[in-house]
Amino acid sequence: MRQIKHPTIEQVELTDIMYALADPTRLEIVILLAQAGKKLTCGEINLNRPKSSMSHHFKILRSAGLVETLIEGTEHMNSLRLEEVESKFPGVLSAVLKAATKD
Amino acid sequence: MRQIKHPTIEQVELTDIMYALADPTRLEIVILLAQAGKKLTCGEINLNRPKSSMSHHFKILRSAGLVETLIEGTEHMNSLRLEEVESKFPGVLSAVLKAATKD
DNA sequence: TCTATAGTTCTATTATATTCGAACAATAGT
DNA sequence: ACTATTGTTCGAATATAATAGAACTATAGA
Repeated sequence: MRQIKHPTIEQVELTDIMYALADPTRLEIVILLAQAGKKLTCGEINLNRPKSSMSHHFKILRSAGLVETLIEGTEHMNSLRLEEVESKFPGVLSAVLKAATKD
Repeated sequence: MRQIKHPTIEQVELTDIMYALADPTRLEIVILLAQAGKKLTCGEINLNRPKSSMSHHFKILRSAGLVETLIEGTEHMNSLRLEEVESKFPGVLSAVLKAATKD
């Protein structure tokens, strides 16, 4: 069961995170993962876009260090790397999540 | 003395701010303004780039609601809209600034 | 082995951003 | 009025990103 490679938290740059969160679709994915508080498959995050588009956004979220994807069978289980990101960039992701969900 | 138009803080979107801060040059400008703690002219923010490039980045920072530019004579005095941005998106900009300057 | 499912990768298209020289605009000083 | 200074705007080249259909991969189950 080959797994996807992720960057270590040390390798993650702040501007990567900013860039990843600057796209409304990706911010929405991050919000849904945060609100779910558990692993979600790509299919459970339905934003009415083709699979290839969603896959593209997940790839960017992964390379930014925001999302971890574990392969379980045919499904890809996604979760937010909240604690890790918070420990490297304290307050950044949590403040963005609060700001994005406060309405 | 005609002044530049800025968005009100209500008009500013979170993704605009994320987008503006995702560019290393613009993040650097924001950091310099924060560290200066006072108004700086474009010329004082020397990142070794042509005027037209810097002007472009300032325009994006302004439209994102991050920077206010007041024209005084031939100079354009720039300042961070830190308090306003903090009040609309608490913790976001301050956390980014801390994360970006902590090394 | 055949089929269905879940996502990725490939490829091309289109859209958006960055960069920067050159021309321009506004002001200040002489 | 002329000149220098400061920064913007224009325009064009280049680079990067978003979108999505089609082909592909990997696993699970019958």
